[in-house]
Amino acid sequence: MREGPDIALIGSLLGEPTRANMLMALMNGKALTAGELAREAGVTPQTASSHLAKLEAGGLLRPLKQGRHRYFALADTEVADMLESLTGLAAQKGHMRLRTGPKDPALRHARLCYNHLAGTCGVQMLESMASRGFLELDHEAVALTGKGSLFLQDLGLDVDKLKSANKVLCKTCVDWSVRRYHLGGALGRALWSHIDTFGWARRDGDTRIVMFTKQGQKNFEACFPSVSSV
Amino acid sequence: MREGPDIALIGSLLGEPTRANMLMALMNGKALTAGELAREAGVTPQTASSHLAKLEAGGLLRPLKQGRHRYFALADTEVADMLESLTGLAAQKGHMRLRTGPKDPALRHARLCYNHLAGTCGVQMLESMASRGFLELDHEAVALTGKGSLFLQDLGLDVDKLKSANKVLCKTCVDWSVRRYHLGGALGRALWSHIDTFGWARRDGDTRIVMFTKQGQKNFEACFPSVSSV
DNA sequence: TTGATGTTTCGAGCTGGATCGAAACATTGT
DNA sequence: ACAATGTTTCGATCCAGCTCGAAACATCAA
Repeated sequence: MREGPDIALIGSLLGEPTRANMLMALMNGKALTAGELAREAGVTPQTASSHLAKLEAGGLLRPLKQGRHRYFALADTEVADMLESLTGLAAQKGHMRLRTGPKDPALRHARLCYNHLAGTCGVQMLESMASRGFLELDHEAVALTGKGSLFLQDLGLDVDKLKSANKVLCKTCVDWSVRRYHLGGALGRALWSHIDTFGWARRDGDTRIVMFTKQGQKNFEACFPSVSSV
Repeated sequence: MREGPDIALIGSLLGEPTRANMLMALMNGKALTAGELAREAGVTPQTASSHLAKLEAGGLLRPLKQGRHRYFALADTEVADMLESLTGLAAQKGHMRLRTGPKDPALRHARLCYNHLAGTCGVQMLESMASRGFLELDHEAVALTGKGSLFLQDLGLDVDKLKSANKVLCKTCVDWSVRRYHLGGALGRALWSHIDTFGWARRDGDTRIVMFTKQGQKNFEACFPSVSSV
């Protein structure tokens, strides 16, 4: 009651639906302007401004002034991780915003978790690599094997560079839609970047939803074949 | 804005200082009665009752009726993990409840993180084991080595049983006091249980603070020698 | 049964904070 | 210079929800 960090402050920031909506809108990794966030959350620009100021003061957002716009992004990956883990807990406890809407299936299929792939596709990617011995998976611990390094190099990724950067390479991330794990960390980022730059898929507007092209889905399946089809 | 789990609900539960205090009080792993929680949070029993009902409805608490008392505990380890990770983020962002009070040093030295050891001692335990090759540590991934299994068996732990239970064996947990990791998971639990049953340390009243006995601290140092002293 | 203790329900009061209109401020383009 | 657009500040309104007193309910110990 008297010592330690104050979680209530961050909690109250997350507890306001308008602010929660803004934060979730930023989970696709793109920075948005104050106005866009206002529209996203369904409030007037004035109201949004006050909320954004609070989120910034609380250290959850990083503002970026650009001309007459002010862009906001999540402050760092820690914040994104916290949001995703809270999302997971909320899903586990059955706290849903609405009954599964029309967009829900698409969201379950493939979406961005800040900067890496989540949803059924994300889970499939992790499990496919694990089943072929490219990743060593033990509950929620995951590591890249030598065989995996070769596989990624064939794909055209600069594995050495990924390893040398002192960020976490592999990391599991609880997927709230499926109740399993997908791949985060530097490798998760790199793989999404691969999918993006090769045009296998693209973001659906400004949402977190990821839409695969017909050919892209084919390529993805060839690269990360579904385990269950074994 | 329209789809996905609702983090605002959980956020609002955490955002109320009274409720946050109650949750933090439960982080020592013990179940507390409604009255104790009321005192802990500094509100009347009526107020506490209403908060506890909300926390229970939100799935964060698990009630346990016993005679005319009602005990409350955190619902599951997921909740505890979420709280500790939020605590970490709050610490990182510099959100402290008060300026470092008198109990703070003790809390930094050794405390319970739900059911395993945290604080300087917890960090030391992890790093000591890692430096001697008992644990393989890669950023935030951690795994028990064969050598480590032997070490634990010498200590008297039933490693096979720990492994066979399908809970996560090893897991890093960000320590907010020191900015490093300590050991969670089934092994973290087992090690605290060891320290507890052998009387090396005991909880300070109902707080999360862990007080080592003089002899206990000695035994601990012998078992998990500080890495920096190498 | 009676009294003591722990917990919850009900009702009423109060306040922090979300909201928006109006207006000021900032930046860009013409 | 002026107008157009994006953002913030100020002020006023309004409401969800925190709070506690009073009283009911539950359990235990005589």
